[in-house]
Amino acid sequence: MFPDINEQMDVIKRGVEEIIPEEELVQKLEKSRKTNKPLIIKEGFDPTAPDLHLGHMVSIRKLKDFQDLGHTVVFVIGDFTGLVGDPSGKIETRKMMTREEIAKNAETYKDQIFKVLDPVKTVIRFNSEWLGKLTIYDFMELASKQTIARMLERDDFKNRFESEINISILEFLYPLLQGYDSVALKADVELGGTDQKFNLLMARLIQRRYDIESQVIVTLPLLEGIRGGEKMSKSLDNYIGINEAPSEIYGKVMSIPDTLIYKYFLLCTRVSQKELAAIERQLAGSTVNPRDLKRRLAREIIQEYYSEENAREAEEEFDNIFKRRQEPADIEEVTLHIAQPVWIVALLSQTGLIKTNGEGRRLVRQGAVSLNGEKITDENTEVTVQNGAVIKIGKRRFKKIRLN
RNA sequence: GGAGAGGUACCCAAGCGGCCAACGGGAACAGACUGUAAAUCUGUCGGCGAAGCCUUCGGAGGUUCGAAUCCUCCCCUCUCCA
Repeated sequence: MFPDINEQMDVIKRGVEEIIPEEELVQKLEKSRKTNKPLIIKEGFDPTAPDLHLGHMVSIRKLKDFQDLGHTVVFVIGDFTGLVGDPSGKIETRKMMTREEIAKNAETYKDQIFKVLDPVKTVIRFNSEWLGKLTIYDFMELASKQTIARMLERDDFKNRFESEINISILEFLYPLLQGYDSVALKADVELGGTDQKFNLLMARLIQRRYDIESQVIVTLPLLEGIRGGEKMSKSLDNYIGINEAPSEIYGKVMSIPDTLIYKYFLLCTRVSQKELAAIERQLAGSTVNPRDLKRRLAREIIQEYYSEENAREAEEEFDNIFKRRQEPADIEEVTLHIAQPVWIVALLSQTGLIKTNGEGRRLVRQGAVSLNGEKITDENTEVTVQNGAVIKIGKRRFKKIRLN
């Protein structure tokens, strides 16, 4: 029923950071194979960020690996924590979410994760199911299972403590609650980013305190955002959302620094180990133009969430705009009613391409603006536009003007 | 409750009476170049049809010809003590 252990381990280990402890995972796999019972693979998500990006998908794709091996994937939506509201923001306390909001976010989650996971086989659970039932007494019992000293071992608590950023009591309790999720589900394996390592280990410990077989921790590398450096996140606006248009994904992938090419192949695509090795060689030996590897990377990633055809189209559009410097196929139109001739900066402002006139003047001065392919460099230019005129800022911001 | 250190633009961070629309770095945007929205270099980076003027340095008052800078009160964060 289940594949051979070594075979399973090969699949599982691809692209993971750590497996703690590895022998225990092997034992669990052996037991599962012998008894023909799937392992319970858990990962939890906050219901607060409904737009998933490639960074989230790294672990979701790993869940898929487990699923394909025949194990049971349990996707936990942390609606309980969402109801309470996470106070980790410095000044603004994140507002509490209503049940409706959470339910809505949960739906959008499903749409997105099912682009990767099998909707029939995936179990979705909300942690309010069990956390909501805990009494104060239960909760105190849970709290008694861990010490403050132990909590302060956690790196980011320690760092925040040292760099004088406050930590709320609630945040301290989070790992316990998360740990309780694993107790409730009797999870065999929990996945998460390396930043979750502490929480995952805490859960392992708490299971033991509740006399439940402890889970194995599988951590996955954090994916850097498209500028490199920091991890991909919505707040840094360096992410590639999986619901974004293929052409958008293509462009963003093409913009990642060369140094991230391998990592993106490893964590965001299905290319085989053999191919990965080849890619690594090519990058090291500079036998191949990194651009071409990125082109392939972009296509591979789009194929994960769309189709091969979409990938081809996106590539073509990209080539049109950047290699041949042509206009994209679909330019957003704006309908204006303006008195002609019109001051160029006012025109830009009308199209919504700029926020302030100062910005417009600057762009014109810098030679970034063109109307129907004709560059305008004098910020005081008055222009006459005809219906269907195309105004362009920089290389990639276009608007088509409809007069009325 | 007491004692200290802080709160500056999207983020980090200088400035501590006029030369401050505020050094520097990051991000962003643009230009050049190219191999792409990579890398590198250059420029811009509060608002105003641009002349000068207007609004900014946690909040509210005050001192002064003049305040991000000095004083008072308040709010918030951090550290140590009780």
